[in-house]
Amino acid sequence: MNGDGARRRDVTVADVAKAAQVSKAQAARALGNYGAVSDDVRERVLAAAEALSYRPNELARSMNTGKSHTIGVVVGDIENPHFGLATRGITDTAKKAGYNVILVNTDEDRAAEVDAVRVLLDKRVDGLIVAPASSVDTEHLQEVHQSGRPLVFIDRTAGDLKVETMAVDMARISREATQYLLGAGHRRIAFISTLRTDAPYSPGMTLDSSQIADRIEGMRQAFLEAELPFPEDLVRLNAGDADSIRSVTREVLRGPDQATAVVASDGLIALGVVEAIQELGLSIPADVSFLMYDDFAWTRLTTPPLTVIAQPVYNMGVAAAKALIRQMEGLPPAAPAQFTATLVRRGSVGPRRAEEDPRQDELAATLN
Amino acid sequence: MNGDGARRRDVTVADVAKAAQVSKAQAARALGNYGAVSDDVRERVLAAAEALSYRPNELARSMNTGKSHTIGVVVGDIENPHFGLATRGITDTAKKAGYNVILVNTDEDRAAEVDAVRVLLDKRVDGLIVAPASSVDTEHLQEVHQSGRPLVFIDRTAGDLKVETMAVDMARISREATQYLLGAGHRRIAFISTLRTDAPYSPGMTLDSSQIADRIEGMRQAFLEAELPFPEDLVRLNAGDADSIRSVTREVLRGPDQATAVVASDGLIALGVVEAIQELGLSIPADVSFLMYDDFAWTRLTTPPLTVIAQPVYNMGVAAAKALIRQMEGLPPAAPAQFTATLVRRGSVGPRRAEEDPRQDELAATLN
DNA sequence: CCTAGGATTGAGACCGGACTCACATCGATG
DNA sequence: CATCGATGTGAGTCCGGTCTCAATCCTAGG
Repeated sequence: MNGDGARRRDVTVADVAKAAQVSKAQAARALGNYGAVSDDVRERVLAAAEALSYRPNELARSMNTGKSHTIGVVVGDIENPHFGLATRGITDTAKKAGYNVILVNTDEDRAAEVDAVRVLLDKRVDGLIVAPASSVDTEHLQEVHQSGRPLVFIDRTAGDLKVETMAVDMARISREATQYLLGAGHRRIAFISTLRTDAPYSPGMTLDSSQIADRIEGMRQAFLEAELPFPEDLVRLNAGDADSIRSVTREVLRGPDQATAVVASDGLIALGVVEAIQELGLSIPADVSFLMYDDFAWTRLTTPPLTVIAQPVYNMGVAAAKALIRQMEGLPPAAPAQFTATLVRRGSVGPRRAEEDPRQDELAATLN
Repeated sequence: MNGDGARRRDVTVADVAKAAQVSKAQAARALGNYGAVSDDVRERVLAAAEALSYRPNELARSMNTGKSHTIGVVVGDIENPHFGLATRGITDTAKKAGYNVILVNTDEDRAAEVDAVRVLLDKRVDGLIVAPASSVDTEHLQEVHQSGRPLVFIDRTAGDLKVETMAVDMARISREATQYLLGAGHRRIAFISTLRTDAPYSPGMTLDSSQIADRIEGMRQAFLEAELPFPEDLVRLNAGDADSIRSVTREVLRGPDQATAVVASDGLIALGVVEAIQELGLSIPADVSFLMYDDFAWTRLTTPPLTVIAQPVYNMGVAAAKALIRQMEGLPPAAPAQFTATLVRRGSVGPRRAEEDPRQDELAATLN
């Protein structure tokens, strides 16, 4: 009706009040649905609001209620379907409860994360869900706590902060997966990750990421329990871009003591690794066995379909949002949820390469 | 330093002013970096702010500047890597320019979209980027315009609104892809989409999505130019979940007049279609040719690698954000960008099935 | 008919900054 | 030494709501 494009100023309660011939306070009450308002006044006010197409200014409202009904989400990279799914779980749950989500990407960069948290706090979000880039440097996360706003971690833990965390027991599933590979006869198992570190991997080093640390620890445990030496030289970090993934893959698959199985730490790595394997003319699982984290739909389409570690990412997102909302509304925390990853055995893990295993040699001979 | 967890009230300029022994106005000037402030005062104020660990309340700031430095993004589903990438382009660009992003998912539901836009407007975002779920019902988008806030469309157009739009020329690329398939001898080409409609596809019907409408139009054009009949019966919409994708795929690939090539409208559809094809015991491209929209990395890993239509999604996100920021800052619009999708020929499109093409029969005979 | 107590109502403070305006201050100019 | 423009500075208003508080209205009980 009144689409006068020129005027920029919004319609306010005062305008509505004037139009309805009542005081600002009464109009506010009728619109905000609080306090005592007579039917007559309510009707007049609502009619006026309708006529003027009044819309409340949530900013102003937030200012004196102290609640913005907004939650901040800080993740490494939404482009990664892993986070895409988690974010979806969060936004779905938040929306249902009447909250909005401000999303910030950090590219796994700590400085960006610090900045993101600060900005979100300044915007007065009611709470934060963070996938901490580092489990070591956490002062900025303590700030959140000090600001009195609730915080929940997703996907990873961080330091010694007492914060509800929605994550998978990585050590457990990594141990299970490694046992599976060991059971298939593999002894030289490579682990490739994007995690950025200052130096190449060495046994005692402190890793920034609790996730990766746990995965490596799980592998070590499995080897230990099997009384086999853990091939530390095959743990490869810093595989950031396509090129380095490719060259790392080549390295571990070459030479006399090459890996016979490769574990890819995430979907992105997986793409590079599989491509590199194909380029080397090797086939999965005959020449090299392959296993990756995250059960993306496309892993069923490759030949062979890929064996993966499935994580309940969407549910973790839902749980994170629920836990946060619970905290924001002052409710007691629910029983800590336990998320279990599962090993989905498809076709990319096979017995160790024939030429290195006498029994396999016999088998191969029989088949020929 | 002063981590007194109990007190909830934030530190304000007034507090800083008192601590620095200056007036509120001076403190505000020093902190906000505007107006004239003596060095002495500035130092005292900044020191006090530091000591009290003062943080500005962006909500309050937004209230009287009228700018929230926040942009709203409304997409169908971030879980879909297509939007994941676009969103990444938007957030990257927004962050660089000092803007934050509030993200809302609509699940391609119009009601949800209407609601999302309203909420975002109420939160006083400075501008909106929307991937409109419907190109027909657009009153809520006109509201945006009336509210005086800039709006940019991404991925799709909507109605007759004069809004900058960052999208690919779908009709063109669809025509090109269809010509490619026709050139390979295919005449029965199926097109499968998730688009929800009230009735099955029929030639003259109005489609809610400009994108799908354009794709079908492109196919029709290609057939027309080749003077061949466009197989309208093979245009299948409403393939929402995994089951319906599977059954639709079976339908079009069965019977005497079955399709010899299938075009999947997005990555999700593609997954279901390829699986269904594999289940039917057919092979790509020998029995059925396959082509899909969106060039996801995994399409290179399947056997054969898939022929796809690549869209510059990330760049569209970047451009949308740039255009919006330009508008928000009152700059004149840049030259309208043109985004071109490209047909990436990999291995999933082959000549029409032998038993239906005499020439292919000969060829097959020769090879055997 | 009078009055206590609940329902209504309006004035105005307040949230936390930004910004206007009137009033100093001060070195430099004439 | 008076004058002028350029800072510096503090009081107070405003943004658009929420909310307190005192005043006014009404109606039922005495």
